[in-house]
Amino acid sequence: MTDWSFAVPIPAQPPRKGSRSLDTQVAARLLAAGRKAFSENGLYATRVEEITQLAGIAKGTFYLYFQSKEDLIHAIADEAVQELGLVCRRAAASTASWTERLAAVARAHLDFFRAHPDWMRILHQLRGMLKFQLPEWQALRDSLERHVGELAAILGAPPAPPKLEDGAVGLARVYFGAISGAVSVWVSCEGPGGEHPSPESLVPALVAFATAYTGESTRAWAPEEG
Amino acid sequence: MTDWSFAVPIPAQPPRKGSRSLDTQVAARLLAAGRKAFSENGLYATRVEEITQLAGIAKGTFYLYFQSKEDLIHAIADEAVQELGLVCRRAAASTASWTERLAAVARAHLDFFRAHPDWMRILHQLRGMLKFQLPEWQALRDSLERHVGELAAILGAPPAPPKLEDGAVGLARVYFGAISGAVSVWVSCEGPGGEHPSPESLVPALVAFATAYTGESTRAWAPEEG
Amino acid sequence: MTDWSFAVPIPAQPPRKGSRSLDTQVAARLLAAGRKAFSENGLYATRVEEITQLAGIAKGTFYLYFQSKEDLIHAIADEAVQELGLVCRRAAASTASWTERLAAVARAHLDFFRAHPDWMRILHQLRGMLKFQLPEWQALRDSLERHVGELAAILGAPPAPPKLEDGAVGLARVYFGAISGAVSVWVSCEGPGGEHPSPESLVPALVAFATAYTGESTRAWAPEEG
Amino acid sequence: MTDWSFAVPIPAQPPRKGSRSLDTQVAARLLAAGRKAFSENGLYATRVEEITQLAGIAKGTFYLYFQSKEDLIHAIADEAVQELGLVCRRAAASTASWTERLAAVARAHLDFFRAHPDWMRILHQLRGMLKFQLPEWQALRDSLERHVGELAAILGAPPAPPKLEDGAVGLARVYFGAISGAVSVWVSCEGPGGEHPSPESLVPALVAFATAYTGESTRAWAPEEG
DNA sequence: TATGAATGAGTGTTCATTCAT
DNA sequence: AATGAATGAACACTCATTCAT
Repeated sequence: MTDWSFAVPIPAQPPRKGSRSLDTQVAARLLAAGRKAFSENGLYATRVEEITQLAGIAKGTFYLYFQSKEDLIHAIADEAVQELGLVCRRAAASTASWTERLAAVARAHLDFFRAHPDWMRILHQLRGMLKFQLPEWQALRDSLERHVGELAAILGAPPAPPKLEDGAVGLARVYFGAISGAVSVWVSCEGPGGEHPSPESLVPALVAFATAYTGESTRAWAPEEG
Repeated sequence: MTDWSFAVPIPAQPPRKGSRSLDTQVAARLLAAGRKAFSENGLYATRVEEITQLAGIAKGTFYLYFQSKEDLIHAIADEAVQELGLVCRRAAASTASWTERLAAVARAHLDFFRAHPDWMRILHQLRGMLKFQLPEWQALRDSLERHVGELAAILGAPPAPPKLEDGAVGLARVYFGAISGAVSVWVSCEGPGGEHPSPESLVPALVAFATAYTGESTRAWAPEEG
Repeated sequence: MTDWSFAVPIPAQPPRKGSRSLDTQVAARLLAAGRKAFSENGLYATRVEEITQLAGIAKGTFYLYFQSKEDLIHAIADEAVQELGLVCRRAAASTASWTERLAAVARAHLDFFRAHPDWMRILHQLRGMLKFQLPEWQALRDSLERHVGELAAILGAPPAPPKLEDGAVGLARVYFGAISGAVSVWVSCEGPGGEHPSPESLVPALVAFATAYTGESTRAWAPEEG
Repeated sequence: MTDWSFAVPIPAQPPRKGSRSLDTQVAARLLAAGRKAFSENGLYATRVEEITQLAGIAKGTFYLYFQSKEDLIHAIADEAVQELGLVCRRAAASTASWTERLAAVARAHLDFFRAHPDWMRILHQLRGMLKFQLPEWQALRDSLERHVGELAAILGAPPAPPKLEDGAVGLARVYFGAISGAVSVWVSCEGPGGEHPSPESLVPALVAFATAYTGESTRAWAPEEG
């Protein structure tokens, strides 16, 4: 039983400029309302006023807690990534072998996305937009990068295969991408002809992906499964 | 050599209202300009006028060829998906085994994304936005669905493993998602610590993913590779 | 030594509604902060919160002492005009001839503006805005009018030239305008090609202006015309 | 009869960015509407929409002709200053002596302000705001400076008194300030007790001011002092 | 009295789309 | 068909003022 928490110190978020320790309740309501609105209508289509109405506060109050609409998006993404990192670390902590850990991480993601479809939708959207060098999105990119960093720390820690070496970040990126991508069908392709894939079938497949990617023969994992 | 085209009849695109079969050259220029602009600045940040300027035509002319900005996005996505389907069918046509075909499809995607980073960026963005039930995006969802349908036809055709049965669509979705996701790091995570993953390492990993997902032991594929 | 104070009874300011004779210290701090902020950033660009921060009090407290931002502006202008009237009366008191008095008044203005550039900037701004019939500025207009009234009393008192008669107010207006205008270059036209004009050169010129305006020694100029 | 026009080449105004030679009529309507609105309600209190309504066009059209509200203010000020410079040069052209020229310039200003009270009000307001270093007003400062430069060229040209030398700019500033200031009572101090001062009385006074300021005939005043 | 969180009307500007020419 | 000027709805954000504590 390993404790990974030391490995990935939760970065002390610099306190959001706008929020000088105002009513935490209101900030939370705003965060929740933003989650709901952004995940339902998209980042762009959601209006600040919708959010404040959902939160039951006045429009101007919004700016007491967040510097801008984008700042709220950032905060929500941070929150999501923070929580996602937490469950990953927790899940990874109780694993004995590397493949077990790969599986734990994949399952943690799957469970997280299933439990928090709103966060998932927001994260997905963000991933789609991050490809643009628009400077205003840099902070968002950082959030996602931080998560990949956490993943790399988890996956690269012993007993990781020696050949992984410092390719851990590369693996983390590809793994996170594949998990997110595979899961994205849960939401974007509703409709007949395809039920949501179960974690039970997805986890082994993702583990197979990761082991194959790192060059570890899949046999290293398959036997343990049996 | 198998011809898959029958399997996925390219649906006769309902003639775009705006385009009364005008000068094809102009439409093509618009499509190209849109690809460039959308992929560089994002779907939302790109203004219709940027596109028309890039295309060297007047702003108003745009609406002679496309009903709306969204319509152009749709057309570009269609074009991309059409082309992507084509290369997949071609690649799959010359394969003998199923795993070979899985590899061919994965490689076709990878090559396509590498050759057309602009289309890739646009498709990624779309995937991120499709999760919203906003009715105006339904048409876009359809484009992507069509591609998944093609993939399902390709992957489900003999000699697919019998257990695949009509799970082909589910596999196609997850496979397409994983490929797209794994590849997304090419663009969103620039910087040190992770070079672009090579198709050489990604293709086997993706094949491993798909075989594991369908329950086929990866051994079924690994030996053939040797 | 003449006492002009009787001529211009300092009108008992109608007690500011907001100020229920609260802590005088706070009111003074607010007045000082307003002077500083308004003169540095302009009447419009200055925010109430800047002022309260400068004054070291809470935003809401402001409204315990002043009815509105405009009310503070009014109070500051009153203060300035009051003080300006005082120095003018003092300076004029010790003059023997009318031209001496003209000079004394001009010099008093010049000294005042030099000593209190913040008040000068505020007064200048106000003069620029008073030309609009917006009713909310009426009170401000009154402040300036009061000053002109004082000036008229000073300049019209013996030994003023007989021909001045009740044209004193007209002269006061024009004189005050010319002084203010001539002095305005001290602030608005920084830069090479013109150092600040010295009171030594300005005072005689202003006296010449006033005497010529009242018809005194217009001959000094008229002959040259011929 | 001297032609000053060569001395102050009208600076080719860099074409306003927003206006790519669009309908001149509309631009003129906007300029006129802005003049009216700004001069009636003040620069700040006037809303863009008021202006477009006055001009009879849609709000968005405004931005086809001007980059911003501030840009329109700038354009109006430029226009005014341009015209003011023109009348000054014309008036000065037909003068034989220096004092005659001083008188001509003063009278030109007075006539101009009387004929164009709207421009005057706007210019006055601007002068009141120029004292702030807010960078967004720099361009406005330049307009006014340009006018002072013209004035300096006119007043400094022969037969200016030799002692004037390069103090022409200093004189121009103070003279312009005094003229503007003296005239400002026309508008800010409406009401009983003071009719508008006539140019007939103001012009000689201003000339006396200028000659005294430059040291010419200060004797005319000094003796009286004794 | 003092506080500072809450309010919400108000505004400059953008931009997809239309339409007269 | 092509143009590009005109349109106006939409929206993020500000800030003077209020009010519960």
